[in-house]
Amino acid sequence: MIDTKGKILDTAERLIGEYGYSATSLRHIISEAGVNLAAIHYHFGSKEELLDELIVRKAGPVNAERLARLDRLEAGGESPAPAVEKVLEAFFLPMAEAADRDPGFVRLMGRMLSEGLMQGILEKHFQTVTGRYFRALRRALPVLSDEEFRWRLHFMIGAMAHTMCGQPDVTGLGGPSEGFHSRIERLIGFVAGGFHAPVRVAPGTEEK
Amino acid sequence: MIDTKGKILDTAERLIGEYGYSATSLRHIISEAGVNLAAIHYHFGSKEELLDELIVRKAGPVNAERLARLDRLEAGGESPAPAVEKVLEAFFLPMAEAADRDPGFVRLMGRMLSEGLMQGILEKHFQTVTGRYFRALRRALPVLSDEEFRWRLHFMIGAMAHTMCGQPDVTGLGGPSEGFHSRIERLIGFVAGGFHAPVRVAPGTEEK
DNA sequence: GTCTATACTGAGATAGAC
DNA sequence: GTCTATCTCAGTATAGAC
Repeated sequence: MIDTKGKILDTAERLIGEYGYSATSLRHIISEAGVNLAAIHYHFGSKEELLDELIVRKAGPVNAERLARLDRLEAGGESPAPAVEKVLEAFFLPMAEAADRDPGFVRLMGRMLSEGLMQGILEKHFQTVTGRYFRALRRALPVLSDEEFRWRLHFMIGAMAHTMCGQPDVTGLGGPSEGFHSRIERLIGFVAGGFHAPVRVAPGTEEK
Repeated sequence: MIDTKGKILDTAERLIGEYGYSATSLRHIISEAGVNLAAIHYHFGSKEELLDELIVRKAGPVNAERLARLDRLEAGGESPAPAVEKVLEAFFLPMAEAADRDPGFVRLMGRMLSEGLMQGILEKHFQTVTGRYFRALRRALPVLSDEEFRWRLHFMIGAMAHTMCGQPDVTGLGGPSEGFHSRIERLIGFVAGGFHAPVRVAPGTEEK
C-alpha cells in the first residue's frame, strides 16, 4: 500500500495503548495493519525501536512546549528564581494539554511507564528537558542538600509516572474518573507540598 | 533432591532480583537450581504463580508488622486521630527494617514494581493492609475531599514504588548511594508534605 | 528501495511415561 | 514426584521477488 510505515505506526500506537507493549505482538500489529511481518523490521529494525519512534512522535511536541515555557519563565529575569510552583506548572501542564488534544497520549505513555520500558528511551529523549528543569527547580530550592533534592525529584517522577498509568483503584472504591487536567493540578499541588516539606533526615545522620 | 520446591524458590528469588522477572527464563532458573523444567509447573503451576509465592514470602512479614504497628497506634485512643506522620511511619518503616535485615528484599520488590507486574498480586495480598491504612490516613485528613484524598494516596504509592525501584539517576549526576533507611525517611517527609499541601483544584472546578 | 515468504531460536506450557 | 518430548507462540534474520 501507499504508506506501510505510517500504517504500522498508527496500528501499533492503538494496540499498544489498548493492550500494553508486551501483550501486543508484532503479528497482531501486522494483521490489523495489513502488512507483512518483515516490514516492521525493515522500517524500524526491532520491536523496541518501533516503540521508540512511537514515543518520539507522542512526547516530542510536549517536550518542545516544556522547553518553550521554561524559556519564558526564565526570561522574566526574576531576581531570586522562578518559584517551585511555576516551574512545576511549566513542566506538567503541557502534558495535560496534550492529553486534552489527543486522548491516546496518556494511554500510550502510561502503558510505557507502567511496564517499566522507558528507562533507556527516557534517558535518550528526555534528558535535555529533565536536565533544564532539574536546574530550574534546584535554583528554586537552594535550602535543600544535593542529596535531599535529588531524592525529592525522584519522588516526583514516581508520582507522575504512577499518575499517568491509571486510576487510583487501590481502595476498590472506584468512583467516576475525572479529566486528566484536574488530575495534573492535584499532582502539582501534592508535589509542591513535598518539595517544601521540612527535611526529616539531619545532614549528619545519613548512612553510608 | 530433597527439597525441589525450596531450591526453585531460592534460585528464582536470586535470579529475578538480579535480572528482573521478564529477563529471567524458567530454563535459566532450572539450570541453576539443578531441577527439571516441568518441576516448576508441577509445584507452582506457572511462572506468574511462582512470582506470587516469592512476593508472599517476602512481603508477608512486612505486612504483618505494618498491621501490628497500626494496632498499637490506634490503641493509643488519641482523641482526634493519629497524625499523618505517625501513620506514614507505621506503614513505611517496616519496609526499611526488612531491607536492613534482608538486602534481597528491596531488590526483588523493586524489580516487581518497576516491571509493573504487581497489579494483580498487590490487590490480592496487600488489600487488607492498604485498606486499613487508607482509613487511618483518611481520619487524619478530614479536610480533604474524597477525590483529592484518593489522588494523594495514589501519588504516594507512585513515589513509593519508584523509590523501591532504584537510584535517582535521572540527572546523570550519580553520587554515592545511601542506605535504604534514610531513603525511606526522606520519602516520609516528602509524602507528609504532599498530604498537608493546600488544594489547588476548587471542588466545583473538577471536570467530568 | 520495498516488501514477501519462510526459517531459526528461545520462551512458557502440557501430556503422558516412569 | 519427576522427567522426556512436544506444542504453540513470541521476536528475529535472511533470501529473494518486484
